[in-house]
Amino acid sequence: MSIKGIFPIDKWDFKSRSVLAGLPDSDLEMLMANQTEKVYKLTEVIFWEGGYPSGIFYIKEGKVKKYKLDKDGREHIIYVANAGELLGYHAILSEDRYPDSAAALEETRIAFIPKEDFVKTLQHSDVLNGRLLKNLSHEFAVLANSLSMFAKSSVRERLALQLIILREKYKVNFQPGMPVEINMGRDDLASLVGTARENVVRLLSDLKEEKIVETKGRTIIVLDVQKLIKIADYK
Amino acid sequence: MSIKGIFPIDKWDFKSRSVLAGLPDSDLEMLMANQTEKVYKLTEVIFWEGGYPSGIFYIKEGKVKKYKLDKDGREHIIYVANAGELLGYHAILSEDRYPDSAAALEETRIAFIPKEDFVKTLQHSDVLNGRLLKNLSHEFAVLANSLSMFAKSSVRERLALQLIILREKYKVNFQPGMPVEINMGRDDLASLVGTARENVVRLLSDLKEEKIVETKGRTIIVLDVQKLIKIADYK
DNA sequence: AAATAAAATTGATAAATATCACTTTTTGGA
DNA sequence: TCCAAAAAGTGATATTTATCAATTTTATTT
Repeated sequence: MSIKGIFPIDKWDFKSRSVLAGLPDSDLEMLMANQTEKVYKLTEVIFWEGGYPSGIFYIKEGKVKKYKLDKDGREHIIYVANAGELLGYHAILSEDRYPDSAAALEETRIAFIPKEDFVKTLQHSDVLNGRLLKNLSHEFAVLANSLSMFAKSSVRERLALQLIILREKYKVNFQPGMPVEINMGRDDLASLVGTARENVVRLLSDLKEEKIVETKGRTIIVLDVQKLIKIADYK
Repeated sequence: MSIKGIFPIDKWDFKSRSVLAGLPDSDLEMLMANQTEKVYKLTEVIFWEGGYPSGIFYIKEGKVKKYKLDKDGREHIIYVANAGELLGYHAILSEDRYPDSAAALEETRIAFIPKEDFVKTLQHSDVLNGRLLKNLSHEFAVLANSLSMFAKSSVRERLALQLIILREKYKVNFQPGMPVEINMGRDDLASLVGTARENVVRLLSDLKEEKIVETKGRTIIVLDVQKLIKIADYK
């Protein structure tokens, strides 16, 4: 099975991932009528697990981590969302509370859209309905991949996969030719991979010796994606 | 955090989980117009990961495992679907191939609904749209729970959680007062928990000593759900 | 630019889980 | 009902991962 089987990066590229891209102007106007914008600082929380949703969030610029806290208060990052993505709509659709928390991974500009406007637009727009169905199914498939990765793969394999994915996500900030700098703290990376910081650090230093990655302070630069793909893919 | 936080069993009971329950008759008629029924034998495959979807499947009776195969050909069970649930629609919504395989866990009666009828009904029915959005969001939340369970919990904790969930799923077959028999092979249970058969067997025999479960041949009977909840919930 | 705090890194060790080799029990046909 | 064949169970051991206790490096503030 190729990496494309494990994570269908090619099927749904990061720019077109926006649920809102290509939505008719009239729908967008209805949706965005009462949006308010806010800039979240690094680590600032956007919403809390268990809270009642009062609207949805559209990331205009920046990155957001979605995470859950375990009983010891340690966080597990489920997903890193990029600019263009919509947050917090699951809870409204499932008529439930937020299943996870969200916090800014860097300075992030976000539009808040009141629940009423979202629901109204949803009732009005077949296109938005279709987009959400497609997006949700895709998100589900990605999550299912993560799950079987957790069930079947070693920490090294999971780290390799996350580095591939993060590299794609951090790419958008940089010029072609420039190396992609993954600017993420070791704690967050460990939480994403599902292990302790010390293990991530050790495995990263292995990858450094193998000339697969390079670190500059806290940023990580991937030198050889192909080798990462091999690590993530094969035993 | 209570078990309700970990797995919102109470919010969406197993009978009402059907996407189709309460759908207007006209929608149901359109959807079911060309259904064909088939009985799948134990272990018989319903669809394969990577295949192109030609329709969706409605479980009338029985149970189905959804799983992925790893590179060594070992399967990892992602989800156990019960009677009343709809299968294989993610792939149609995301306009992609099946992200996982499905096979019968017991003798299972399933209605096949051609893709065209599903798509047509979807375009026609706001109710079905809403149901699918709600169901997908809910499935997503459940999967996210599994994911953080994998990331943060021990095999014993995961086993306890799966036994709680399986007990609910196998309940529907039995009369009140009768003990719920979880009739599942150790290999499948191990695959669901994300470990090897030997480990599940060992942990089950621990649970037997603790008088929390009882086994009769291959079936497992839960004697003390409260203790399972404690195990799944706290470190 | 020095001082301080925070984050990253390393090493040693403990704990959990996986794997292998094997025995016993269960199950489903002859 | 007996007889394979399959599944379940057990024990010993290897491997992986987590945890603890430090030190070093990087980032931030004055």
